[in-house]
Amino acid sequence: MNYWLFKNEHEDFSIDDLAAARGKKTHWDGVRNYQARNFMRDDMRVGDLGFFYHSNCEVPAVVGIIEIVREAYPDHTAFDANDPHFDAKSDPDDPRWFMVDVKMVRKLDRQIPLKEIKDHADKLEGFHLIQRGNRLSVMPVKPKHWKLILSLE
DNA sequence: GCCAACGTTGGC
DNA sequence: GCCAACGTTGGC
Repeated sequence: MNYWLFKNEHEDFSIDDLAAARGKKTHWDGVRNYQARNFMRDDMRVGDLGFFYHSNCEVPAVVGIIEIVREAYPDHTAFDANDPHFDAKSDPDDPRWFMVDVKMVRKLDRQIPLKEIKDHADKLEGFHLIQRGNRLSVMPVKPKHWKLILSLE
């Protein structure tokens, strides 16, 4: 089983929005970065777990745990000219962008701020989130890194 | 295929 | 709101 981290802007779709969603599920649409897409399309399996992370907000933090419940399928928002993530170059017959479905496992008892995670940088070598200039919105998390971060809860 | 210009991300 | 870092675009 693999572990992941999913970033989202708090204002756009927060952990509470997921908690309020029907079935506490959502499709993770709008990823328009090839590296992130490849992780979703090629490596995510049903049952994998992911951190839900709030970015670009007052306290960037890991706030919850989610589970992959459907493996990659075409991101239909790329075909919708009215969608902010519309991409004219994604052909429905040969889709460029993919998404997965995730469901809430649980909200963390306490959010784990990026700042605290960075305090353990010496034990988080290779963790994309704390690398300089990192902009990946979907990234893998090593099991030992997953464990360490959860131990901070 | 290079690379400057541009738009976006995201921490601070 | 600033700005460094990055990915993408497009002219050549």
